[in-house]
Amino acid sequence: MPEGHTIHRLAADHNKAFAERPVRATSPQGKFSDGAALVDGRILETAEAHGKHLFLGFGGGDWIHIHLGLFGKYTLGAAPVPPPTDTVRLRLANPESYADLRGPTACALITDAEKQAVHDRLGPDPLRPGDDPGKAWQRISRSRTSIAALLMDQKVVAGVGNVYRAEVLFRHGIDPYRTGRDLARHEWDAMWADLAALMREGVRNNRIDTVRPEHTPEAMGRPPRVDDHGGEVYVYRRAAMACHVCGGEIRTAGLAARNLFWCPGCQQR
DNA sequence: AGCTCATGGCGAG
DNA sequence: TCGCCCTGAGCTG
Repeated sequence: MPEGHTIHRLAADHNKAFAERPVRATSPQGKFSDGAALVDGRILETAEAHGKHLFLGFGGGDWIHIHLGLFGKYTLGAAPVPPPTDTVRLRLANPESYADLRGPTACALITDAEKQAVHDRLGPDPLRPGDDPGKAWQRISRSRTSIAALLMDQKVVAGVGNVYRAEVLFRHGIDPYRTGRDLARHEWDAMWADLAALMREGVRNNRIDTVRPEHTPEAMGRPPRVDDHGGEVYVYRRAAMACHVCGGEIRTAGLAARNLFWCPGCQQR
């Protein structure tokens, strides 16, 4: 289940395992048979990520555009390739490695122009070197929408999902319901820098950890804990539990069809 | 076996 | 704002 760090990691893993060599492409599920046939046996030139979008480039203006959505999942492994199950939308394989894609929202063959259109409708990505936080600030600073909703809007910032949004707001002591126009430029710049650092670590470890060393259970003299999604976090999915920092109760509420989590004690207006 | 929920996003009203 | 698409895990019976 993917936020931007997952996709950047997948791009790096694809480059390592498949780039610059011919690759076999199939669609055991059958829903991408035509696309797979078009690239089967060709050289995968490069894999690239922007936000939660993955692009596999085969030259000649042919790209496979992949978006995992909420349920999409990749299984990467070393040969031998296991027998495919009937939900594998796309399987890439060479003599050493394989990659199985299941449940994506999008898996389609697109042109250079279509790829560019995707980039054009996405905001800057903290994981793309050179991307400009000022572009996001232009929208944020003019918006009456809550910063919690803005952070999830991929046209504003690309790659942030429900975990990073909750965690970065906590780490900066920002009430999720503050509007974009109520935010100060320095607050946004600090959040952007923090997102870049957190997400880079996410790419490295393939999981989301956001708890500062001084707030770990050991440092706080509390029993060790395990968060149920594979990383150590402050507020995400910790509704009604005690805040690691102030001990207050973590709250949750629906916001734009997603669950928002925050600590009212630590995140003041 | 069937329900609910999940780190997304789209299009119809 | 709602319904819908995609899959699988973790419950409940």
